[in-house]
Amino acid sequence: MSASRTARERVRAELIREITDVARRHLAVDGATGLSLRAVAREMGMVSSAIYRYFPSRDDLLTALIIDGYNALGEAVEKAEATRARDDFTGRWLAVCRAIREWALAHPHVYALLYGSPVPGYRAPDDTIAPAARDTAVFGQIIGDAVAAGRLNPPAILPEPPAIISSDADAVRTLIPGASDDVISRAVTAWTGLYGMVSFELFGQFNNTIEHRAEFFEHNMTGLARLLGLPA
Amino acid sequence: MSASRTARERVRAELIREITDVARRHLAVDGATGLSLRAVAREMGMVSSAIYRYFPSRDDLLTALIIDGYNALGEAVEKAEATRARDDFTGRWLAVCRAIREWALAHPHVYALLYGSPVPGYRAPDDTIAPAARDTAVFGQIIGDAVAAGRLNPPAILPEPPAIISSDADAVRTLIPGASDDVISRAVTAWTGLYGMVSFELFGQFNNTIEHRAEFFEHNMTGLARLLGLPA
DNA sequence: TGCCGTCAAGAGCAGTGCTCTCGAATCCTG
DNA sequence: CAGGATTCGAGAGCACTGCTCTTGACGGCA
Repeated sequence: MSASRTARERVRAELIREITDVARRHLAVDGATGLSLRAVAREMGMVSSAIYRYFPSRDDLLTALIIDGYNALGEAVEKAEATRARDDFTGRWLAVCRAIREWALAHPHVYALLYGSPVPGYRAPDDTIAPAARDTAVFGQIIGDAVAAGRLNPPAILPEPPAIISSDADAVRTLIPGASDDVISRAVTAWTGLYGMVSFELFGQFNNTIEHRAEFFEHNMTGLARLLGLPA
Repeated sequence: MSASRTARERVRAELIREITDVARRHLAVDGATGLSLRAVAREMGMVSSAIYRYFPSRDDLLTALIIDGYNALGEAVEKAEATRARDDFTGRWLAVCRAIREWALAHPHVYALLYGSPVPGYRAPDDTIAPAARDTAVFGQIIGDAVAAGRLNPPAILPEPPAIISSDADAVRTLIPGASDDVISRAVTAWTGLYGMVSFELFGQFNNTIEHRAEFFEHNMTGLARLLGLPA
């Protein structure tokens, strides 16, 4: 019953795909606020009202693009990470970092949609949760593997995390099995530091100050790896 | 010649102030994309075209709000930092961190305007550069003071920064006199980590995972202080 | 063949940023 | 103090937006 779909259903699926394709191109050029249903319809030779047969509102189209974006980023991260030897934990971490930064630089408007200011009035539906966690899952896997292999040795320069965060740490621990609260806390530091640096670069906070962004990023991420306790 | 301003000039300045006040309230409620010149004019009992006598475009009004926002954040940071003893470098750093986080939580839409996705098509004019650096200046002062006092002892867990970043480090060094490239690099890590964490919390990346945000933040910032080499 | 659901098209509503024109109010100068 | 220049608010209008509703045609199914 999936191969013998009616012609109408097939053309409908095809149109939905084409609309998101056109919308993605518009998003890449004009950004989220410049994404117009009417412009998309115009480019497709449709009348604007026809779009609403496929996406009930502009927000639904945005949601589709957000899910696509998370999946594209997640896939880029997974692919980059897969090229490294399983026991090269630091290499896997750096591959993830570079993949995220490079994907963000290549798709700035989509990145802004995922990690920038939330669109006012827009409430991300639950469909976005799973795709949004793909990159984090890869990261958690790396740290978890390093813990399991006994290769994670965080330098003893930090105070113990307070007990109150242990319930949150439990939530994160589903991604990083076997990690102590201290390791979880460092992982959050590294993860927010990674995205903090990418966002600063992309959103213009480094303008007129830091020009060798790739080198700064590389060194910064290496430092976070050390703080995490990944092998040098 | 500034006291004896003509009546027209005074009412003009007053109107500009009132427009930005109303706009700030609208921004706080509806966010940047929901900020409408017509709505502001309506609330003020003006006709929409009259607004254009005072702000040539919507972007110019946004610029005014951005400058105000940077100044408000900078002032909050300066005040919080000033309450700490000059030789309590870690306390000063933590005061800055808390001030930024609390201000961001209190003014989420303004924070999004300053540190979130740039508004597409909007190019920040040079007027914003100086106010944007107020918080960074406070941070640089703290680190610079600690260096001068010989109280900055970064733990030797990081590799040396590559020579290529030294020109960028020079630019940052104007804010942190006497700091080595290594210290500069750690300062960038701490600064991006701070804003990365605030943005993650504010933009929803911690949803469904980390609930004790204040405690996580506190511990995280303490950790960054240690990485920087601030005294325990 | 006839029916029903799906579809594109068009008109229309309320809202937006922005421009232009037109009198009126205000300021500056002779 | 009078007149010309400048500035101002008001209104109409343009091109655009998201979204709704109705209408008529087309396709799939019994």
